[in-house]
Amino acid sequence: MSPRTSKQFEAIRARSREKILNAAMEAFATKGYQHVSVSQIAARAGVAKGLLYNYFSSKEDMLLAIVELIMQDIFSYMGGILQEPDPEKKLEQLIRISFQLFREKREFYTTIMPILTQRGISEKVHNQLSRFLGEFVSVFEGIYGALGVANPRMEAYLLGALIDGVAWHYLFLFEADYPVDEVEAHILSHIKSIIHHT
Amino acid sequence: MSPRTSKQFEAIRARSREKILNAAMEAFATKGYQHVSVSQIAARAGVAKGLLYNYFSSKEDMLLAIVELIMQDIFSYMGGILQEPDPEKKLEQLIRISFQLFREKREFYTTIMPILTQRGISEKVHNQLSRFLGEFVSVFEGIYGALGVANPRMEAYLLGALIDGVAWHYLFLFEADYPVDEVEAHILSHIKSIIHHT
Amino acid sequence: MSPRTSKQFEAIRARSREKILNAAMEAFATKGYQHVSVSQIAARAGVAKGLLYNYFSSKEDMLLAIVELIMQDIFSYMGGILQEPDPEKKLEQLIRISFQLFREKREFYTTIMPILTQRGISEKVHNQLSRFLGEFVSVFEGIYGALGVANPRMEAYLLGALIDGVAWHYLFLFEADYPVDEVEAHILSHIKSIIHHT
Amino acid sequence: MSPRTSKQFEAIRARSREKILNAAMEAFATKGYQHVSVSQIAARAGVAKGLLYNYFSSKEDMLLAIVELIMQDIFSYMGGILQEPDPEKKLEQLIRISFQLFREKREFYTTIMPILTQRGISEKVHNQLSRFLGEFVSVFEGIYGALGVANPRMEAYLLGALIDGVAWHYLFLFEADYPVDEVEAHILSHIKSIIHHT
DNA sequence: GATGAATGAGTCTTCATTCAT
DNA sequence: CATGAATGAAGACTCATTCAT
Repeated sequence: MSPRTSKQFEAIRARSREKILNAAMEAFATKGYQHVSVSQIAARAGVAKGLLYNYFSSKEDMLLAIVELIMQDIFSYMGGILQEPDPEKKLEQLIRISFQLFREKREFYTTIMPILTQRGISEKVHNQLSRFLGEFVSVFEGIYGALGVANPRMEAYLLGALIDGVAWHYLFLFEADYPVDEVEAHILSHIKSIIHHT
Repeated sequence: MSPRTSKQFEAIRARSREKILNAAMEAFATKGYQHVSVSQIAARAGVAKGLLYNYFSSKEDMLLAIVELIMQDIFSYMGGILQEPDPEKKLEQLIRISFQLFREKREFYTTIMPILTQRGISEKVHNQLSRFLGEFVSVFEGIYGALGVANPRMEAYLLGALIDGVAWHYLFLFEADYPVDEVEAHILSHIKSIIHHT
Repeated sequence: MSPRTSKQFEAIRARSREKILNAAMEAFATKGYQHVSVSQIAARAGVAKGLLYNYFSSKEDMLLAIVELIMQDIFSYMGGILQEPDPEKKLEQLIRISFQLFREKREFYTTIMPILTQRGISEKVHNQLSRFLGEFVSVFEGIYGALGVANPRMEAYLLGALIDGVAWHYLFLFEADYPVDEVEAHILSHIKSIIHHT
Repeated sequence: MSPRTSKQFEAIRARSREKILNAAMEAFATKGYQHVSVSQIAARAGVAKGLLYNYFSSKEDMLLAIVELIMQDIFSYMGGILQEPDPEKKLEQLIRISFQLFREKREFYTTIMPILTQRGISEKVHNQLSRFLGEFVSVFEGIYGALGVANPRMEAYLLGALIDGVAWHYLFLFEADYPVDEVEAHILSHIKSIIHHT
């Protein structure tokens, strides 16, 4: 055979990396980072165990890559919304999309939250996620500011906590019993009252 | 000589059990259940590894004992408040005490929350904690009902999520940077507005 | 109280020793030496774990004591028979009593045989049992000699092996399904034919 | 370079598996299953402890594999004999080969018998061995039947017990002192007298 | 690029034995 | 004589990582 071009190599690399990452993501989301062994990931990806170390320097490194992937995914979800000029609509859409995320893409949260609550997995991953989620509060603050609400920073903290608290209750505490949809509606109506109360 | 009396033995047992439980509690709170080895607990408690199994049948059993201890502690914290006849005061006090809990007894939450977010630690512990935290929402609902708020169940869910969300942000996400005190004050004032809006 | 006389002390010692030994015997017979812990024996005997070491220097030492007890018990069983002057009757009675032993006192064999098959438990116990069981062959040899059988030593070996083989099949291999009684009858009739064939 | 072919891997696996199995077989035969630790097997095989679990799922699994190996080996030993049309010759050959087995392949019996006398090692292994040894009695019964002996089933039980009893005496009770060869000859002559007595 | 055999430190747990009282 | 708390070595098993091919 003719020697593969570097382009072909790159394509192979990209496909393998993706296969591995997908396998790891699924596994981490359903069983939790700790309870997934490197062997299981390899088996699920259909490659040899050793190959994983060709693409990632460690199990932790794989987690880091996944977190980055998730963050990008969320960004692309949010992408359009951040352009929205009307602050009230923007806020509403942000809340809706948050609920959509942990309703339809629960693996985002079920992967991320356990990691954030556990020291000792990876300081790197922890910091990255903290910064990332922290930005949401800033975005909320900006919106509240634009709306002329009294204490935008405080209000942003509250909304952020509320959304994450709902996620937590929904995904880990009450699970199937939790009335997510009603809760979402209720939050939206509350928000409106806060805004128009101004 | 004559053997120790059973009272003496009981005292010895109580002291050892406590030493071990304290060591475990500290370790679990700072490093997380999964990342603490039985050896580490023994070392921290200053006893031989084998002794732990004289008091607890397994590592999981130690966790269970700790969770029960925490829950009792919270109960005694809450004890007086639940008697409070005035619903508004009761609500305010409950919120204040919640904040006090995760401000002054962060080991409560730092031990509990990682466990709740991780399947596979102990179904038993998980269920016990879920039920326990679930009761808070019921208490809130009762209070809101007494206050004549429009949708007491929904309002209770929101308050519960808000408090847990704040705990989460404070203890795991923003940590030192988080303005807990201000957030607390803000929540209290919000609550008032909800009540008197009625 | 008046100080106990040495006689009283001795009585106490004897009772305690017996309690422990009985507990150990039962436990060893049903669960096997290896699978019985010293704690279990103490619990079953209703005494403190430490007390065992007041009477026996080790778990192995307890086993040795039990084996001696069993051997004495067998001797007293056999006692009368060895006086029997008629060799044919003596042989028959010995066989009958052997079957009675492993039918009605299976704990003898279920304790002893696993120990004999396992190197590493106790060379001491092993040797003692070997010598003890070896004597039976000698007794058989004496009887066959008195009966004028052709090769008494060989015949004795065969009979000994046959009896132990039946015990083994009955107690460990076929268990409930094994027709001990028929086998016993068959052996007795065989023996007669060997003798009268002479 | 290119990865090893699957054939190469298979060869490596076969060699390692064999190394481990041999080490385990030796160790089990001389010291007994219970008294051999996984570490010891690994050391004897000259591999890391963890590797054992690459080939066997547990210590018990290793035992099972060995027992199966032994049984197959015995089958191949027996193979030709079972074809033998003349029942008398067949019986004689079976007895001869039994003696050959526990004379030349004592590890067969020294591994198997302790396991059979001890509950609690592995119900699976126990049952398999019981069934296997039970079949010998059936074979003997068939032969005796063909020979027209009076009570073939009973006679088969006796012969089985005799052979196992001799094995037991030879391998565990009298050991070096035991005159196996003479005993074998004696049994063969006995058998003949039983047959021709018919 | 890809394979999977091999490593070994680490995990939880058990238990015979000691010893202060 | 009697107690049972305490010890610590040893047990089976797991798993992230390495490396020769």
